[in-house]
Amino acid sequence: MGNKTFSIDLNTNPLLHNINRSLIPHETLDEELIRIREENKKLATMLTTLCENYNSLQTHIIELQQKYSTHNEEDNSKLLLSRKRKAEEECCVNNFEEASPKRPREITTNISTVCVKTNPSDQTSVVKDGYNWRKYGQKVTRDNPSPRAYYKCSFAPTCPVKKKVQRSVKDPSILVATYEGEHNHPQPSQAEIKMPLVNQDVITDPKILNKFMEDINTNSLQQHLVEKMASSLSKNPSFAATVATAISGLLF
DNA sequence: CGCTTTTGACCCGCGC
DNA sequence: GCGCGGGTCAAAAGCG
Repeated sequence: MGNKTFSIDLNTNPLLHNINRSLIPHETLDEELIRIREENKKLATMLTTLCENYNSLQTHIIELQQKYSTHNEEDNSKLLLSRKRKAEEECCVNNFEEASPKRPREITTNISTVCVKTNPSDQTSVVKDGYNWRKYGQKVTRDNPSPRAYYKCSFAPTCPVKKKVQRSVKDPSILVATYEGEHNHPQPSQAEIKMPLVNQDVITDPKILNKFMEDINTNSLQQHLVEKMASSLSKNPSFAATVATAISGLLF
C-alpha cells in the first residue's frame, strides 16, 4: 500500500489493434501516436499526483492517530460517549470486515465513507457517483442538525447497496456519504456517469482534508475508524473502478 | 402513467 | 417495561 513505484503501459490502445492499419495514412497514425503519448504523459502525471496525495493523506492520518491517542491519555474524562455510541462505533469498525451483529438480516460486507466538498450555495444532498439512487427516507439525527438522507441503489432491483448522505456538523459544505454493501451489477454506462467535479469535489486537497480530519477527531471518532476508512478506501473495488473510469474517460 | 421524493408512522435495539 | 434514537416502510404528492 502506498507504493508509488509502479508503471502502466497506457500506449496499448485496444482500439488501434482492431483497425486495419493499411487503410490509414502513416501521417495520421503518427499524429495519433504523438497524441496518445502526450495523453500517456498526462495520465502518468495524474497518477503520480494521485499517489503523492494518497501518501500525504496517509502520513497525516498517522499523525492524527498519534495526536488523538496522546490526547486520550491526557484527558480521558472528556470522552462523554455513551455506551451505546461506543458500541455503534465498534460495530461500524467491525463492519469493514464482517456483517453487523446488530442487524443479522442484512449482509453488509463492505462499508466505505466518501467525503464530498460541495458548493456552499448548493443545499441538496446529492452525491454524484455514477449510480442511480432512490431516496427512501430522511431523518434528523441527534448530533447533527442537517438531515440524513437514506438511498437505495435503483439501477438493479435486487442490488443491496444503500447509501447515507449527511452534511458535516463543522462544515456544512462537506457531504459525508456512507456506502453499505457491494453492487451486484455492473456500473451504469460511461455516458451516465457524472464525475464529481461540477460543484462537487472529492476532497484531495491536504489542507481541507486536514481540517475535516480534525473535525472528525474532535467528534471523538475512534482512531481505529480513521485507519480502517483509509484502508477500506484503498482496497475498495468501487474506488479503484472510479479511478479506472476517470482514466478511460480521458482516453476515449 | 410510471418513477421519484416527501414525510409521518412504525419497527427494533439498546440503555436505564 | 419504558423511552430514546436510528433505520425503514408506505401512502400521498410531485414531476416529466
